[in-house]
Amino acid sequence: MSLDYAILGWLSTGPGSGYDLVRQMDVGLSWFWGASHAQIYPRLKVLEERGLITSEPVTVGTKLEKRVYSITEAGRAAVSAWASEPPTYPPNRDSERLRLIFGDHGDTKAMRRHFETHLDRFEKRKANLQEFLDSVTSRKHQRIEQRIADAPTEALKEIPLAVRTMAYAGDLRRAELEIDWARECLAWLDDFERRHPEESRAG
Amino acid sequence: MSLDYAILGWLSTGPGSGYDLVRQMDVGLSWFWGASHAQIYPRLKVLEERGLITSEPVTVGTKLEKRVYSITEAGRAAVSAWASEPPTYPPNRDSERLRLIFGDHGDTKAMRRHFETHLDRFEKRKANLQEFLDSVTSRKHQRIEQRIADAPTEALKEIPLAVRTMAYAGDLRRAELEIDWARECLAWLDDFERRHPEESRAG
DNA sequence: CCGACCATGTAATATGTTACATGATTGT
DNA sequence: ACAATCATGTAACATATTACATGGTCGG
Repeated sequence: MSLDYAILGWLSTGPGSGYDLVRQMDVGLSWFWGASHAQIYPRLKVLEERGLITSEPVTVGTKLEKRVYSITEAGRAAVSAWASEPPTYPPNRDSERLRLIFGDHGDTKAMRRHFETHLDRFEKRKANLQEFLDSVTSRKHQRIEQRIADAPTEALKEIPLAVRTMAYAGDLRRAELEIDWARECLAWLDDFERRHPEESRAG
Repeated sequence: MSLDYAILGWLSTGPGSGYDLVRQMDVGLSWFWGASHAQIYPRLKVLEERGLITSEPVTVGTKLEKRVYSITEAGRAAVSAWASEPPTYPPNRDSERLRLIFGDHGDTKAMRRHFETHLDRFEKRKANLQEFLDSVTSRKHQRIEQRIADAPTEALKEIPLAVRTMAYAGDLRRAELEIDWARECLAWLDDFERRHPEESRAG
């Protein structure tokens, strides 16, 4: 289950609460694995039962209790084993592409919204990825620095930075590609509506 | 539920059996929405109960019965309504990117396999998409020609071809990008192993 | 006659979403 | 005091995977 390894992987870079993890799944981590709190909290309990993580309660203010989780040696071993497994790919699922191709009956307003949403989504994503990548390359990302510090040899200290640069830069280029794609589609649609003004209100 | 619309959308281009749909989910359709027979057969029954599709039994040979499904007017209306809804995006989930960034402890063999599998996967995908795109642009794809024939006006006949060209060409470019990415990552890894031959057997 | 493929199903399990539910803290 | 955010949970439901299960057809 990838959610388990998203949690364990993140905890392998330092301790954190369930809520920290929830926020992480919204921002950084969610670029590769998103999950809601309804999934995360129960899963943390399972991982703790299995001895892959431990937790201790921390009191905030006078009453509010939060649990701060840390990865165990067994947890580190589990991440390491999972990371060395052969890649597996889930079936392709892209509901918006599906909507685009089966929405071919001529609702140009819906098509325009489709492309504009796509554009907006990937422009935001590009900005987020760029900002994150900058924080990584300028060595300001605390958790990644921790991973580097944990590496046992000089050579292995290259890896944490390199894999993240590759992964995030790859997704950044993908975001740029999606932006270009959406702009070209919008240009086609502009041209279509110019050539066929009578269809512009079709649904 | 996108699976419902993958089924309905496909049936909107012509009748077909559950098994046809299963194969379709493996090849063409699966580029945007994959599903297994265990999901498809039960779902067809639900869609039929709801009056969105109908079926008639066809006997193959002397005994083998298959059910051939057709979309109803209610089904067409449902697809049309769904296609005009605002886009929704699920959380990002990319288990292989996750494996790459949390596999940063230095198993270069696993990293190499990761990149090679990625390369292989997207080279196959590129070839499939190219072949499909060619069949579409050379007007040899029967179901798409059916969609074009069904369009009520000359202007609207452009849409089925256009949206598919956009969707498949977009994914083709993405496949090319992933291929470039994997090659660059492999080049980095080659360089790393050249610089640090002692780490090449690490795990 | 045998293997590859056609054809359809169910059951158990795993994973993920949405809604419901509660209460504390912090800054204004 | 009030709002935003911190912090954690459960229940019901929806969706998807894996394994189990059966039998027919067609070509060599």
